[in-house]
Amino acid sequence: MSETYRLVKTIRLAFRLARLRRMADKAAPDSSRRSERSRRAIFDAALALVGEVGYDKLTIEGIASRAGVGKQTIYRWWPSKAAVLLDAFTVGVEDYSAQGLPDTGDLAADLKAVLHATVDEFNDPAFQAPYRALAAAGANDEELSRTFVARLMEPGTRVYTDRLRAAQEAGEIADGVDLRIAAEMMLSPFSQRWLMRTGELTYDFVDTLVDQVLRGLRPRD
Amino acid sequence: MSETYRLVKTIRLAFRLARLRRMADKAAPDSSRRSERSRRAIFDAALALVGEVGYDKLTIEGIASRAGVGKQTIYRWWPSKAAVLLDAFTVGVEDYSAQGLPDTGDLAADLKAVLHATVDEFNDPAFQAPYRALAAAGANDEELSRTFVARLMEPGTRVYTDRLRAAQEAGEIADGVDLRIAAEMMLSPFSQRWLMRTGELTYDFVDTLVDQVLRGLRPRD
DNA sequence: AGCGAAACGAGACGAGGCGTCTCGTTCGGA
DNA sequence: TCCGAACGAGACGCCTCGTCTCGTTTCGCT
Repeated sequence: MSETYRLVKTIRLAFRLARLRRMADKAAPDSSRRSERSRRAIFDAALALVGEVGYDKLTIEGIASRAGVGKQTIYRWWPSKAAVLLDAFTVGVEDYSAQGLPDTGDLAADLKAVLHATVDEFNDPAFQAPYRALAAAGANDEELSRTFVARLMEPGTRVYTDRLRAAQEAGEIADGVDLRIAAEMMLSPFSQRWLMRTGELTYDFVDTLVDQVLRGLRPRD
Repeated sequence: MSETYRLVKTIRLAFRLARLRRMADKAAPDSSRRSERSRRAIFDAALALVGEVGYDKLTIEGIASRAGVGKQTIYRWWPSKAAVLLDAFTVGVEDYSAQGLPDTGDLAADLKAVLHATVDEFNDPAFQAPYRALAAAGANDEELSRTFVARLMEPGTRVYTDRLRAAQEAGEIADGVDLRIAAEMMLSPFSQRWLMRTGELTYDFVDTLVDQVLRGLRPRD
């Protein structure tokens, strides 16, 4: 019995060492040989499943089997289900922030127009499940949240600060206003309401919000 | 074999029915016989463990063993680890929102004073882990988030709207301003920065935020 | 004070997902 | 053309889940 125990212990140790060695090698699979077909199938499966069963019951096994893919293919390329979902979601959104906000010269109207579209987007069930899941996972996982913010939220905020800067240069916004904070005054109440369900996301809400924020930004005469 | 299978199936069915019946009965354990000692031990264990291992690795088994309590005692009274944590956390915070915001007549100073204290609180590691965990769990669990918001966030927001209303009645804030949205303009950028780690929580930040929000609320001459 | 029922601590149990490890098979780059 | 790496499939041991079953303790009622 003691003999067996020692053997088991030795084997375990060997495994642990092998694992450390592998982490040092950093695996490094050859991405030029990667199957694009599997990659897409995994994204589709992940997005579909998170909508159907929710994030907590989303499993790597489930994604693999739905995608018709071996589990190892997922483990080879992603460290966690959150990472899979982040990539899957990013693919579907990546071209979004390319063009920036419209600039018709009417700041309030431009902001309202874009935020109306965003209201619709955030009220779309297909969009909600993965985005909520990622935001939640990010709250507990600092590493993930850094990527999440850098890849999805930061670009979104930037188009607003850019538009506000244009308005400031046109004299519609007072000098000395902190544009980053101004953007947060508009966007954070929006995200907060949605994420924590503290209120409805309606056109009326964003209209009042935009007006009330801009009221404080205009130059005093 | 077919015989055995049928037997197993019958047993399973019986279990399922029993479960449904129990759910219909809604369990309804007798709360007058509940052990206060176990309840406190579970709260202490849950808060300690979530700080040590994080929410994802927090397990009911872990809480039970740390608290010196049977697993069933937890499952009897709470539906999930999130619910345990919510109760545990609420006990530690419940007297907080009783007294309302100070009213020295200087609105900006009052708001900054309270928000400085809140900055310190949200930068405290002992506070972070359970609060983050609950916010994240709430994002995916609508039922939980309703309780979370009603029990912790809504009372917190209300003290701000109350103080703003007093200021409005004193003529420091223009009529027609939506005070709920005004409060969100101050609080949401704060929570958002903290939860999603989109920025630092500093005294400077909240000072600028308060000034920039109040700037828009004052009556026009 | 004594009884009975219900909650309790402890832990066994089957289910199912984890992450790792084979297998052959397929497919892309030299 | 051929070598090797990535692939689909799935077996494996491990772990935690939520339920169920023991005796034991504790509380409310009589």
